[in-house]
Amino acid sequence: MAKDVARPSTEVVGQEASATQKAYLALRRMIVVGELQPGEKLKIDRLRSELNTGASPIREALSLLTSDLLVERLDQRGFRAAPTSHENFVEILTLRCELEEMALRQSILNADEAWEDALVLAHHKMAREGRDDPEQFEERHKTFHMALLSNCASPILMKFCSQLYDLNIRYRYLAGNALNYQQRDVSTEHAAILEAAVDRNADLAAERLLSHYHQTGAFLNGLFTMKDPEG
Amino acid sequence: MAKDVARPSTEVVGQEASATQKAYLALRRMIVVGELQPGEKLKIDRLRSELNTGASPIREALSLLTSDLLVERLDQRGFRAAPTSHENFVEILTLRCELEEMALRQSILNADEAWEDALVLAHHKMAREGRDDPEQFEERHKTFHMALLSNCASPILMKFCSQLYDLNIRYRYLAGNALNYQQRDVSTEHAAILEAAVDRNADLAAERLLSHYHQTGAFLNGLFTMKDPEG
DNA sequence: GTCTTGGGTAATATCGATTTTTCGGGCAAT
DNA sequence: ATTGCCCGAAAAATCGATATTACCCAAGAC
Repeated sequence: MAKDVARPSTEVVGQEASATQKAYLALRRMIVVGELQPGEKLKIDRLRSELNTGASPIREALSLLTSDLLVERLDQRGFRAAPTSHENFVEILTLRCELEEMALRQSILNADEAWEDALVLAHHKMAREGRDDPEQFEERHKTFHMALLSNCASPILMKFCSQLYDLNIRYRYLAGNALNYQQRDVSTEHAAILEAAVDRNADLAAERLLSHYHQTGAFLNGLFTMKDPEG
Repeated sequence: MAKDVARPSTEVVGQEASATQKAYLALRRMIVVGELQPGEKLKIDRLRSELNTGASPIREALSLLTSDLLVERLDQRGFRAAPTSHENFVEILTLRCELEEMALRQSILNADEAWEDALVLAHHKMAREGRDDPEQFEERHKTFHMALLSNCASPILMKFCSQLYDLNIRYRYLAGNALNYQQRDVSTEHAAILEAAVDRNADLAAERLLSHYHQTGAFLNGLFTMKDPEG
């Protein structure tokens, strides 16, 4: 599924994924990391030449990103990167907490060995391979958090959580990137969440997960309001 | 100015909608009411001639419907209407209850006169104009339910609820259409929900809303398992 | 008789070009 | 001097066509 992450390079290998898929992944990455800034007009022609592809794949990729709330469609006037705002940030954080708590509790309720194993594995990979490459860490980090929820037996809820995760990560990049984020001792928090989850203690796991998000949220919130571009 | 974002929706269909917009609305309706059956292959050419438009608008509309979970994209084999299943139905019902309760409580917490007025109006329109035209009733019914949630100050949550609403309505059409549904005395239930909402009694309103959904759900569930097409 | 292989058919993904719409500057009228 | 209108340029939406890909059926081999 997430085997070959699209690189920003101009290299085009047409045999693996469809042009639309490649454009989708590339554009999503560019928006999430801030290469395409909030509110920026997304001109088809420019993106077309930048990604070395046709107009149709770009259009289709932008349509798909619309549903991820990363791109907005202006009727008859093309597309633009979704704008950001303080309210939007708070909304995402709040929703994320509520939906993930729901999913986590359900996951733990359905707990079985396979899930437990996958969880431990995801945590291990994040802790180990993440030290060197920050980009790898981001990937593993999302995998770990999704693994926590993956046993909730609700694909739709998972989709919502995944979307909100990406939206949130975008704010993290925008606030100033993941460097200062990693200064906080998130490893300890992750380990604590994992522990509670494998112990099948739903209350404790939920409490720790929410605390994790609230701390990250408060941290970013501070940065955001400090350099609020809206005034 | 910066607010006129045109996302395809059930709302106002401008006289000069784009071909994509028209195709999106038409296809969505066809899937929701079952003209296009679950799992059915959606051939571009056929739809193109059926809707009198080009291939590009169809493709783009199908892409948008993918994010509404009404259409699935098969890797390089085109599109098909999302399949249905008992699990999927239960999942939608469960999620809907949880998210709508969340939104309703927040809505009531933020209650003000404007919201109250809009709510009463929506209920009145549903009760009055809905008697004659079943299709009108569906429209008003959704408007009323969304009005209940609309004050939650969370556009994303609203979007989720709206999506789940459409997915649920699809099952209602598939189970055999809205006729037998209206036999139950839903008017009374709606009135009761409205009453609790305008009284700003969150607990009571939530209880009544969920009861409303659970009854409808159980009703459809019975029909569904009885004539389960999957066997 | 069943499995494999090869060709034919149909549908999709993509591209290039055309048409329609929008945006911005400049000119005229008040 | 300001406001409203018009025209040129640019961008987006759509259309028609092509090449690639997957699917299906038949023929031959084991």
